[in-house]
Amino acid sequence: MDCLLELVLEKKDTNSKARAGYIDTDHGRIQTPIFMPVGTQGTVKAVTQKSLKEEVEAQIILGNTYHLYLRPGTEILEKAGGLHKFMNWDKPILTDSGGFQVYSLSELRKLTEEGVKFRSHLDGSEHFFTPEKVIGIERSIGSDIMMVLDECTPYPCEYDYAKNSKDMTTRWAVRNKEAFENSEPLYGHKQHLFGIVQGSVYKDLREQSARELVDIGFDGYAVGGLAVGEPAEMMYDTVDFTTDFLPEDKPRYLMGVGRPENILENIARGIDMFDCVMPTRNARNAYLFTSRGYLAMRNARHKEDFTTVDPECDCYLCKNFTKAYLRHLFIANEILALQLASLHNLRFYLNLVTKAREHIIAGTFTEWKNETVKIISKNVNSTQED
RNA sequence: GGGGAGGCGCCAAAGUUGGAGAGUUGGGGCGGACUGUAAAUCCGUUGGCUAAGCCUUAGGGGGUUCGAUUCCCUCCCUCCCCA
Repeated sequence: MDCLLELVLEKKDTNSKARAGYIDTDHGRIQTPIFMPVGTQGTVKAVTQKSLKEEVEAQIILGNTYHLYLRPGTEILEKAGGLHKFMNWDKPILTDSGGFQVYSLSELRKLTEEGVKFRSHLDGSEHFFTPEKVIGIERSIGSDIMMVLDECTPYPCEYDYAKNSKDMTTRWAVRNKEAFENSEPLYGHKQHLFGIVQGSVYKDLREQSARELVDIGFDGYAVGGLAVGEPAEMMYDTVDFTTDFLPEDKPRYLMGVGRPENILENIARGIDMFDCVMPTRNARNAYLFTSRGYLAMRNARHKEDFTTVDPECDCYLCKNFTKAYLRHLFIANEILALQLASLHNLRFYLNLVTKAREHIIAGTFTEWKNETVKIISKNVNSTQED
């Protein structure tokens, strides 16, 4: 089995657990820590592939097994030659398994030991997902990094439920791994498989889960089931605790996180990879992240503000347009607003992790992180009033 | 010039056989939320005040009535048809 993926460590921070490194895939190198834009349905909403590559400088993006299976379906994906060719994206792709939909579509699914039965949110039709079936779909998609099928538990989550769920996720992980080893990539490039640590906010369950998954052996390890409503400190504690049980030479991926400050805090706790819908979804809802804090672009106070959104940002929006213009586009419900804002937020996230990486390598990470978190987590206006 | 229809909140409409009205629906405005995307979505708010209450308010003015947004008179305005 020639599928092992390694995280090559370049530098470890001395004051924190932050790491800088890289991961090589057949579609190119990923420098870590990294943020991965979410492209659920084979598109990062409102951003072209050209822009993702040349302006955001995304190194890897996400796709979603559940959504791509429903539409366009594996037959089309296979005829297209896989998702890379279908969407004309030649850099790495990671696919989530549908485990998040177990959480987010909880009213439309039924869980059993064998798998999860979904009623399609599109047409109500029934579909049964098992670890084996999900691996098959991810082969059809051709993602560079495939995620195992897991159960993302909600918060709060009773201990007994969390334990049973974690145990099932571990049993599913075994089946995922077997299905992975018993199948082959379809398009000539290597595919890798990540396990997902569960256990809600219970440390003993997180430890068990991590140890069990490491025993099974994966190309990388994700921390799942967080950022589902628990306090940020609880998320940080859980991550901090969990990463101690994960191998140093494998990538660590915190699923679904998060706000810019969440990302920096979790880099400090030993995470290498992040994804989140927040930069794109919030962009479409007129909420912009900047190096000085966040901005609600629909607010009337920007009506006559002819300054740039973020003077420290090098994106197309910030180099060419004013807050007043962007606000006008949002108020007028113009599509360009969504495009410019999405581009900006993604560029901000990529710039943020790039800076984090530079500071880790320079040995100045912790100080920079602490200062940056204070600034970027505030509303820009209240920052100015300070 | 003649005939007809109609004017309610910031806007556009609904409704009211005379009694629930600061009150319906949509839009707009203002504010908030969003974390492995059922999301260009969702939520709150949107007359005033000395604020568990009170006041003002249905084109303007007047009248009938215990009671009028509703009925009558008059003036103003908008739209449609005819000349």
